[in-house]
Amino acid sequence: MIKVRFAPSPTGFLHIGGARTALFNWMYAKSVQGEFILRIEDTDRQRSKKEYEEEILDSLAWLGLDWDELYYQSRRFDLYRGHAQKLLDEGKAYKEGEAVLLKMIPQGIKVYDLIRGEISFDTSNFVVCDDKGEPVLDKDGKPPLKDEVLIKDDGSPVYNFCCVVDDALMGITHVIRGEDHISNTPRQIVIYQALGVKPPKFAHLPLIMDEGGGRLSKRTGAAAVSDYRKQGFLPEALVNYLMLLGWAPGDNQEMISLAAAIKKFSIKKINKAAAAFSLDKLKWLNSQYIRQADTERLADLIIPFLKEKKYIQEDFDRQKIKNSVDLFKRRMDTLLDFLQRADFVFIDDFQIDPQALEEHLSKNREKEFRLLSERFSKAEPFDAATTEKVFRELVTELGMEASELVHPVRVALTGKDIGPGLFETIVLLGKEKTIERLKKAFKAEKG
RNA sequence: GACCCCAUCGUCUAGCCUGGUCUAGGACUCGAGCUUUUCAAGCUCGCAACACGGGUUCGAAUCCCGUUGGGGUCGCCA
Repeated sequence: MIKVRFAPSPTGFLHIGGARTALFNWMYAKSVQGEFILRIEDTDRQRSKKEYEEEILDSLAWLGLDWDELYYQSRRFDLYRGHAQKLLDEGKAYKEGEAVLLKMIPQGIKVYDLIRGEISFDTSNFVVCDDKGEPVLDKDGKPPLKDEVLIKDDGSPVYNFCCVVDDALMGITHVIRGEDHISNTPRQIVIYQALGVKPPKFAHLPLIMDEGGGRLSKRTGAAAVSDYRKQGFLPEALVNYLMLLGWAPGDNQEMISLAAAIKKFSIKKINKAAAAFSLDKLKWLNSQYIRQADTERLADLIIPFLKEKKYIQEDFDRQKIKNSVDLFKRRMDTLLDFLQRADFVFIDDFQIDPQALEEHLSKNREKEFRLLSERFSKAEPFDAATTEKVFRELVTELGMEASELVHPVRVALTGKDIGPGLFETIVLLGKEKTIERLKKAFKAEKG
């Protein structure tokens, strides 16, 4: 049975890079009917926070990455200490104060990485260094090898030790993690040797860089999964985007579901080079998923945003929201876009774009607007076909081009010169609101 | 600095393992056009890459070496 794990440390939110690591682990597990284990690495009691832990679990669940088992390292300290004691008893480790250290001996270590192939190290290079990274020389003028700390002075176990003990005890067969862990690998292998356990297979994923090619950080944009959620991204879009960073389903396919992806997934096909995160492409994928999403679901996702913005209260009209969503579905990159573009559906005191005002409402349209209001008030039924017919008849009577009136009316009704078809918009607003806004517009013009 | 990893359009990538079918394919972005009441969508077209230098070979994006560039690690953090 193949067993993999994702082992986040709850010292921060689930990062986009962490999410991708979790995703690849999950996809690999599913692709071979293996198990995906979640292990919270909270050995640093100072920095680990319950809120981060909850956020990580939450984000993973939101992305659809479910786990088979959940462990907390903070509850396994006795286990780690027990294994340290065993190494002590066997004479493989030694004590220094309360700390337990493993003696590092010079040796070449070869790791066969599933993504990169063979990587070799020489523990002779693992020497004691000062703050500047310069080797510290002993009396003979040689830098001594740095022994591996297993248990700290305060009795708490060190990451590399916990990691190895857990991976061994949990029967992890494949360690799939970020490239930043490559240099931990030989040290961990030394611990496996001491423990007398065969190391698992390793696969080191390339890192995700920011758009400029630098390190992905909060400064260069949202880096936490929960931020993307708040910004109106759909989980399937984020997951799809993340899997495309370093892997491709083949056949020039861009959009792919998790279910379809696990059928095509293979560790061997993962790229070696780091990938830069592109918000543009994520947005494009998101717009594609929004477009094909079920309107009911989109409405459910948008309602909290509308409430937060105070655009709707508890007694909202769900049908109206669904109608608006249908109209804007093809015009959104993120759910947040809806709030801006469809604001006029929910509020009367929407901002009028100054440029649109200047361009389309600077001429006096009082006569046209009044006539249109009168015709609209008699229009029955008040649907797109009828309102368009009424509108076009009036325009013809007045000897105008349709566009001469279309744009001013749109600006009067929505405050914008862009948006869905005018007649669909009019129907969405309803007869009463349409007429009210037309009247308000020419009154405003007078004043 | 030492050690390790990496290198195809601006970005994500296909191709590389198993050299020829690659005048290097797709996607995002950008530009043009069509369509159109605006925007978006859609459709069509376009710009744009094998980092460099040596080998190996009849032949290299594909294999080898070097250079350059980028990244990672160097904590009794994880």
